[in-house]
Amino acid sequence: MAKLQAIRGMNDILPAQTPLWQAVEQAFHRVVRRFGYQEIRFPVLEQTQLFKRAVGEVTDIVEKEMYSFDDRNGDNLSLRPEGTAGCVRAADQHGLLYNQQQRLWYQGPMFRHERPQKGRYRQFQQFGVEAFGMAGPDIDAELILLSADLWRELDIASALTLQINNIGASAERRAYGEALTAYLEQHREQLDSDALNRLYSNPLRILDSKNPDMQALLAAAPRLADYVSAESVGHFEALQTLLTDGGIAFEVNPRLVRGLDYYNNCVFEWVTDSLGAQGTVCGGGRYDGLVEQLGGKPTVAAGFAMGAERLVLMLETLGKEPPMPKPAAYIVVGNGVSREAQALAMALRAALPSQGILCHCGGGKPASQLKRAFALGARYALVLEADSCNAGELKIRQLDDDGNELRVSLAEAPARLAALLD
RNA sequence: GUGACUGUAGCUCAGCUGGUAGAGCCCUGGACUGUGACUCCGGUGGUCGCGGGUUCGAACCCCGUCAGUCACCCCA
Repeated sequence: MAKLQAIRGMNDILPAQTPLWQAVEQAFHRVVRRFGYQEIRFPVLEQTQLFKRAVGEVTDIVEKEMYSFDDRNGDNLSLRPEGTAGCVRAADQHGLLYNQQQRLWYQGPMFRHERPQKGRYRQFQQFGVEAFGMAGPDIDAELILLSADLWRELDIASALTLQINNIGASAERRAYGEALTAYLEQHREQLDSDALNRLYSNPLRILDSKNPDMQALLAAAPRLADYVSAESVGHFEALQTLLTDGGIAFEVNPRLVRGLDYYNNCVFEWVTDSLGAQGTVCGGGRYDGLVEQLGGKPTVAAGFAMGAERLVLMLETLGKEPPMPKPAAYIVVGNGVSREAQALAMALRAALPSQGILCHCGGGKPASQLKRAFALGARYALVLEADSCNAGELKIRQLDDDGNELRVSLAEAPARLAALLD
């Protein structure tokens, strides 16, 4: 029988890596707490219709990347490909949105059936932040400042740059899309196959093509900025002022078009060149029409999501991994004293509840147990052997090259170890 | 979905134009020792991703398939 293995693009995170993941998660938790955001949790599985309506019927995500299936009732369900849709559905369903302001965050796995590559996986972890009921540019700025705060916490701020763009209201974008289509139709023979595919369905996405020929063609194309309303421009300019006041460097990238349909007005991405082809670590923007589009009362909103794998990769390539946690003590258990050893371990854990206390289980001579204690990086070995145990004593050995050790009574071992660990 | 490269012990890799596999690390037994690490001696561990084909003979050549990596596409 063939060996069982993980689904393609779905990765196991092994003990050697979990401390790094925990560091990223904890940093994120500190930052959202600092900004007063509340956690929301919602299912990984939703009606397929939710994502179709939120993300957009003609986006790559719903056209070819969703894990969809019929359940036993015949309902078509999908694993969530992103978080915003589910967040909006949950918040609206429970009445959190109407005439209210909400600052929410979430984290969890998302699923997209794409070909895996560096920084892109079929199951991936996202941190997301969504803010509802705030129309002004100050909430947009707050979201960006929040993300910048996380880069500071992770010490990766210097490796990231902020790009922003104003993509206007949806009506404006539609008008611009028609103008762009009209322009490109005149140069139809020069379009590559991707551009042809999107010419009518989603012409804006041709803008961020990596094909130099397309970019050359687009140089003379109509510009989105010319189709955006004065109100939208004013919002965008106010945001730039707020960012400058907040000490956030940014560049306006007129080709920045997000892949999900629900965005409008200002959008942003944090990008890096230290991750290969997957340069976007965090992306978001306003989505003022989405709540209504999903059946709620009109509610303005903005948010962003970031890819945890990409943050972890960045920390690795930039050498920012946290040190592996080390146990405080390893109890070396001599022959015939395993009951006493377990009792000692319990006493130590009660006295030092925040320390890691390992007790050797199973056979093995003391020498190889000590070897294991060193290998785990324990600070002290507590050696409990039959003869000393009968005398009510054990040895505490410091696990460094000096190898200092002292004999202490079983009763006072917790206090002595506590003093040593100070 | 497309392309390129890769797939030999738990890990990192050798294996010359095809003659049925090796090293280091890890693990483990012993010697030495400050009950670990260092040094020395020994040991466990592989139907060479899988399935076909060519051949007297395939880890090596051919086809297929699966998986990995990177890139395109797209996105976090």
